[in-house]
Amino acid sequence: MQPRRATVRDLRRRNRSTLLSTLFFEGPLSRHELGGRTGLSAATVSNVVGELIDDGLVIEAGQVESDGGRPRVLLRVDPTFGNVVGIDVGETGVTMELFDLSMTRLATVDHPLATPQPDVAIVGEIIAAGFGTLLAEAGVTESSLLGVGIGVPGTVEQGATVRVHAQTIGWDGVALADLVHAKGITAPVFVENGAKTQGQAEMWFGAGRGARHAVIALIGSGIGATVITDGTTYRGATSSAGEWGHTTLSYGGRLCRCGALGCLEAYVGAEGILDRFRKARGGKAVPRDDEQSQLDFLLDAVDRSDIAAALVEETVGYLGAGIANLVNLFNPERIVLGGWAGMALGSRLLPEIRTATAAHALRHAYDQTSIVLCELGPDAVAVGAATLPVEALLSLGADPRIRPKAQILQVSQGKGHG
Amino acid sequence: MQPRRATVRDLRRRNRSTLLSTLFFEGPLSRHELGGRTGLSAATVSNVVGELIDDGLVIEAGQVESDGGRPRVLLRVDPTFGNVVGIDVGETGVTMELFDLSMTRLATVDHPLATPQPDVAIVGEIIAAGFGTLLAEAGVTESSLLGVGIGVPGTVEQGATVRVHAQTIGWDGVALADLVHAKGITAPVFVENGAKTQGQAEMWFGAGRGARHAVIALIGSGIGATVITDGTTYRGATSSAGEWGHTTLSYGGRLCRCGALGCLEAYVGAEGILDRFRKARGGKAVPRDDEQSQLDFLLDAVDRSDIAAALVEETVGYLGAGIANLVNLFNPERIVLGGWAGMALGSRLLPEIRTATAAHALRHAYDQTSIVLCELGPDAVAVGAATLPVEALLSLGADPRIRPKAQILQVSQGKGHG
DNA sequence: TAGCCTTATTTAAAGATGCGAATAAAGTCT
DNA sequence: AGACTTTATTCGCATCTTTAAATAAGGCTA
Repeated sequence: MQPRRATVRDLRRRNRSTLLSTLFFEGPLSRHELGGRTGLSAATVSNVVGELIDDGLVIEAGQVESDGGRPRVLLRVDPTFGNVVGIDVGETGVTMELFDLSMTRLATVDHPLATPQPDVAIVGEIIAAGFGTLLAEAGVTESSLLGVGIGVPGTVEQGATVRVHAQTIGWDGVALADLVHAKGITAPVFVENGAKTQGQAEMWFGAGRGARHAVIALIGSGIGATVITDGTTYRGATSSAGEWGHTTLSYGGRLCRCGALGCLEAYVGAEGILDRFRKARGGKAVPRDDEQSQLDFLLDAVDRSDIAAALVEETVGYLGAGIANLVNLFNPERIVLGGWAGMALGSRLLPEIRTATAAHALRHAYDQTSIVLCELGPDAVAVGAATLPVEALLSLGADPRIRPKAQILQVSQGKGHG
Repeated sequence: MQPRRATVRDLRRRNRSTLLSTLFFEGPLSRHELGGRTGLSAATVSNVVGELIDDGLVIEAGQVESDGGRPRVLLRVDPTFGNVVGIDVGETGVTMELFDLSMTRLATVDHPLATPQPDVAIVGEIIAAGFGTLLAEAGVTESSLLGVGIGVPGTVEQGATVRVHAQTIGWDGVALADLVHAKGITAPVFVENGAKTQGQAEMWFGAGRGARHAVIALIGSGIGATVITDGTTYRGATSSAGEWGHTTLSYGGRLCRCGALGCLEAYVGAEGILDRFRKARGGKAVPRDDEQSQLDFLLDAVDRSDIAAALVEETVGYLGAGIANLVNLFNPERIVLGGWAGMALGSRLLPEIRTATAAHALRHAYDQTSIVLCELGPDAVAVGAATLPVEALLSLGADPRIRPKAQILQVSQGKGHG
């Protein structure tokens, strides 16, 4: 049980965090503007910012020309204060990216995976080797690393030791963070579900910006979702919340790969769509090699094939109902449609998807929700992962005395957090 | 945009709130124990408690015998500090209850509604008259009222003026709080969806106690749900979250009264169950007069009628899938089954419901969730409503300088809140 | 029953923090 | 150059929690 009391030090920590976060997301800003946005007095802003500058977190960044008064000095988070690494452990490969504190990408390493179910040890090796390449490529030292975030294709059990359960790649209870530490990486490691890191990327830098209540719906071969409540990722009791794909949409319907019947994923996941398309074609295989091209083929065929048109229409109906469920349950102000299949569907059929959603959602909630396309694409998993250590830094106000070891810390993105 | 800064005054307010809440939920406690539970130093506890006593919120309540030291003085919230009223505006009648600050019921007034769609003005009259009766019966003055909570059968739009949208009783955009104020009630009025107030009652005093992540599933003629995330009721962007009943469970299925097809409510709401039963009986009406007796008839008939048995089994299946959706999306630690129909089903079929849920939920999330029966019953709507002003009081630490006017304030029930 | 021991609570002093007012700084304008 | 304007910093103050020391209030022992 964490302490519920608050001391004067907590005050300062919180205000530090508020100022630093504001600068990070809305900077560069002058001290004056900072005061206006946060509600802090000029005196305190000056005082705290001075501390942040002394700690090397913030630097002055030019002036704004004045029209008859002392010019404002702009402040920004110092990008060179430290670096973060984001890792996307996917089903087909491992992508590692290194960013500075302004989230500018400094280096990238890509390592395809041969086997569909790679041994954990192998992934560990790949990651360890990747670090060397990344650091060399970017020309920075390991000691500059503020933290490492890893997105994995499965649920992450937060606890004393963080464990990964990822059916698709055959991991069950893997302590990935410990493994990485064992490879000699001393920076704090954060592990999180890939859909959630991608969702967070969309919230920080994409179509989710500014929303306090949102759902990022990710449709690829399978289906995932990130639920943002009050500015922070909702994780539930054991961080496996948001399993939208395995929500029953058609009771007693198609068999899903999770073993249940009638899951949304079985209808709207790319695999499910293509399987249904195949059946509709009388069992004839869909042209093209990979799922992505096959889905494009289907969508292109709508104009000339009744079968394709009917199938796509049906798919949009299912998707609309699935989205409507999110609207009814979460009452978000925004729904962001992402994932490669989601982008393919959404870029051509967004109006139809909206209509289908409206048909299944309660009027009041639907009217409050805007349904938009994502802005970042599937390779945002790594950026989103890199976001995790930054989030921890911001939420602690980068207190130099505290080394973030805990997995999950919360910082809300903008607008006052209780 | 609320301020994100914090001052020393906020500190005190928060610690006051922490101590008062702890005392409310876990009292009576000694100053010493309070220190232990909250993490506050003995000095601060003493100091703040002194203030609370001066303000009349807390009283000393006997001693605990010692075994060789100064005995501990027990402290508790003073039940006579003030009273709260909870009102259940239902489809069939208005129930009003008056409680003291220890939530002991002091008086009750019941007023059945003749018309199914009562005019707002009439309900206003009923409520105004009820206040008089309530106060007289309990022998307290109006000035002792700390606040009034009202649970209504519809969604509540929180905003500058709070508006009620309740299809079932034909209300659209009713400013109920203003109406009550116009009747001369000066105490703060809180309006909230009845399912949410009932859920809150269950969290404070029933089967939800101690859970930080829970869903209270309410099955009556229709279906509602209260979602508790991190100790507080989840409301979403415009407080219409938790519309579980109108979640699509069987795509393209039965027509629901909301106009959509295949809603959970159309299958598992009592009306839906009985309608399906009627159809299964070849259109023959179900014996008994009211829904409640008819549902009992159905459940009793399971042993002797294959039709009834099949129908109930099917219903349990649908319900399980519906609950599984909650498990997958919210990953709660507990699901509380309530509502009169939910109690009827749950008290006889809980194991079957659990099995059906397991068949549709992801293993990991299901294993973390316990599914239990509610403890309070449908008449908890009024208690839950009365809980709203108390919640506001606790969350503000009952700062004597602040009169709670705002509708919604948050206090988490136990265990440290961020 | 007086004195000692133990535990609970209160008091005193110290260290932190944010705020408002006053002051300094850095320009523009005339 | 001097007046004026806007931004940033400094200073004294009120508030707050904490630690340490003092006090209160019993039981226990001889």
